[in-house]
Amino acid sequence: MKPTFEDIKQQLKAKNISLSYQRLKILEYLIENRCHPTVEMIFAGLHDEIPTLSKTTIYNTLRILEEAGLVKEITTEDKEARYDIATETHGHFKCESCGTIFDFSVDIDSIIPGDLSRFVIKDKNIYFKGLCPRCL
Amino acid sequence: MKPTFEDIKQQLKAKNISLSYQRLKILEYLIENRCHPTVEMIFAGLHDEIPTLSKTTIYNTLRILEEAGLVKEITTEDKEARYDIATETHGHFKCESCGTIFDFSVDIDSIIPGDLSRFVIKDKNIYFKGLCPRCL
DNA sequence: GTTCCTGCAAAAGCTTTGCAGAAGA
DNA sequence: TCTTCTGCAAAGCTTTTGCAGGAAC
Repeated sequence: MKPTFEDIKQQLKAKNISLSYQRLKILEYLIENRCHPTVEMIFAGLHDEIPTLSKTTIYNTLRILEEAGLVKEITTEDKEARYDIATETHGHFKCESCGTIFDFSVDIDSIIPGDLSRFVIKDKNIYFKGLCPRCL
Repeated sequence: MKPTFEDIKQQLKAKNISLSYQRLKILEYLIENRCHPTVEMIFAGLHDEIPTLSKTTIYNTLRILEEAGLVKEITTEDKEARYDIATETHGHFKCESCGTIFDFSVDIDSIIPGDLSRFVIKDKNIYFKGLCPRCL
């Protein structure tokens, strides 16, 4: 159920977020590069096509998209933020050797927290670490 | 099954990590303040007792303790690292309103990743966000 | 005496902010 | 015209590194 570019444009319009050239390109990059890119990667990846694009705009855009619920920041122990197009909740696995982040499916409802009955849960993150098959 | 100060001293000796005054105080702070403190909080908390303590030493000590497996860095979307005495795996819940991080128990083995059969999993993190009872 | 530890200062790296100019409605 | 968006430059924060002095064995 991966969202298409058109799906997302519709959602942005519905939320009254203007669809500037830069924003659309950043979204396009996120859709085509499902490797949980950093700001730096987005910047480098779009630099040939939009030489004037600034990191400030990338930060601004990612913040807006995150507030709109279209993009999610991945939580790892890295200090550099990584972003994901928001889809169904899935787990992330980071290989300690090569650094690649893999997605894995997980039945989120099978996780039964012991004592959060009086809490309102808005977001669930599953993050595993270890070694990937290639590095083994 | 919370480790005591003595437990940890034994483990450090076993791993040939020297028990300097600063390191022991940092450990003591972590044991007595199970609020997942930041480096800043440790620094402020120990400053009265050890006015000369530097953040460099705190960073060094936390790195050594983490490598020894005695301390774990919590993964949140914050850019500031938070630390925990390593115990059994448990989940962390951050309240979006007051910022407090709560522990919750979770049966880690009930989480069945879909397609990681060829991966070696070394560490599992569960991180929820939402609102705590007090802020509701 | 040799090794390891501490801590000041500086550097590095990611992110945010201020602001002026450009683009869009 | 008025609002919003972009992007350069500077600032802000956390973390790391270099290095000299000190402690421990």
